[in-house]
Amino acid sequence: MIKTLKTNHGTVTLPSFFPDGTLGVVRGVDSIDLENAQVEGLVINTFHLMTNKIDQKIKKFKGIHGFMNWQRSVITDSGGFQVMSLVHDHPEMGKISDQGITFKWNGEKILLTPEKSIEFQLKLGTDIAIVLDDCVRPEMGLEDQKKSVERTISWAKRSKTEFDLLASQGTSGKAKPLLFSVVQGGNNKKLRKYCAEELIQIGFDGYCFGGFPVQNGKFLSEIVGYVAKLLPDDKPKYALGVGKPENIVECVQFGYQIFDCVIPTREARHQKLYIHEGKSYSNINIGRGIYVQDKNPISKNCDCHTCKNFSRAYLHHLFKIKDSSAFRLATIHNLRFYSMLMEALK
RNA sequence: CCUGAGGUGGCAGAGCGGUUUAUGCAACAGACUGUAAAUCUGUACUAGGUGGGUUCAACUCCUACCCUCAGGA
Repeated sequence: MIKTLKTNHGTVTLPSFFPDGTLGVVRGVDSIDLENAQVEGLVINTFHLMTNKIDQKIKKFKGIHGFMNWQRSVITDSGGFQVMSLVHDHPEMGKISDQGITFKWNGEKILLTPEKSIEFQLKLGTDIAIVLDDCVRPEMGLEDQKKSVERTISWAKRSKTEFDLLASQGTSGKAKPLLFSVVQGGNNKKLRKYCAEELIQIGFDGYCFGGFPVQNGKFLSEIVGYVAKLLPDDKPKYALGVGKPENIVECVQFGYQIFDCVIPTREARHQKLYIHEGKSYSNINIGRGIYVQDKNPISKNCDCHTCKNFSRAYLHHLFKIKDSSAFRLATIHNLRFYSMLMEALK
């Protein structure tokens, strides 16, 4: 099992949690805040940045790193998740064909193909690119799962071809980024196995558990653990979209080493803050009335900027008056909670 | 003092002569898993300026008074 991952922007010690900075920012915090919270890397999103024409905006910078002033690792997600969250869940918002995906977005039509996704990710100067996949929910039927797997494999092949072509061409001496592919197949072990084998056959620098790891509010331990066993131990294993702290602990035992999830950041904005308690953890809703006069920090066991400097009462107040600093301070704390969690798991 | 408008729950603000009657904010609680999320979902509280009248029934109609706002003197 590998312990570190070298990217064009440093070495990541595994396992590691990368928060989602979908639009080129982790909402509410800046790159310095992230460094201070001991965040090792970020996940940003091809689909969202494409719709924002970020390639135009970063022309005078050295890729997204220079633009964000973020010198640690960046994973670019392919837009595969939006296939599910926008198109599968809302058919009026787009169409999927073997060629690619057509999104309807703010009156504009956006065509995303595996090739375009790769090209865009390389333009951003990513450290880890991810192939476009046909992401579906685990509750979808067998036929849909089969189709998703076939498309995912075929798109992975096309992505790899495009990647080899472009990454060897114009990178001017810079080392190639890494390319990860995504295992689909829903809750079906046969499909997962088939998908994994085909992807390994093509050959990638890392492999991801894809799809939605939760069904009916329950984390899909069984299938997530199963997929980990299918993947080669000499390559990083990435559990996309995982997860709650206990899910991550479980997945590290399965052998996954990279994680990303909106939970720590979104929940921070929604006032839910995590607290380490020995080997376990708890959380509080800082918006609750009981914190109005609570002089304690969020967590006595936390060394983050927020806990070192501010009380629960003050953070409660900032949320009540809807000041954006509430988001920042809460997000900093939850991200530090996650980075401390990962430190304990390394 | 005159004229006009109006007085509705902690606040803002609708409708209606009659079984649960808004709605929003605030309050209280919960959800969130490759971010269409500063989002979403619950819960509670429950009102009709005051007196009198009409009516089987009034927050709703009539009347007097009180108060507020705008314009005028």
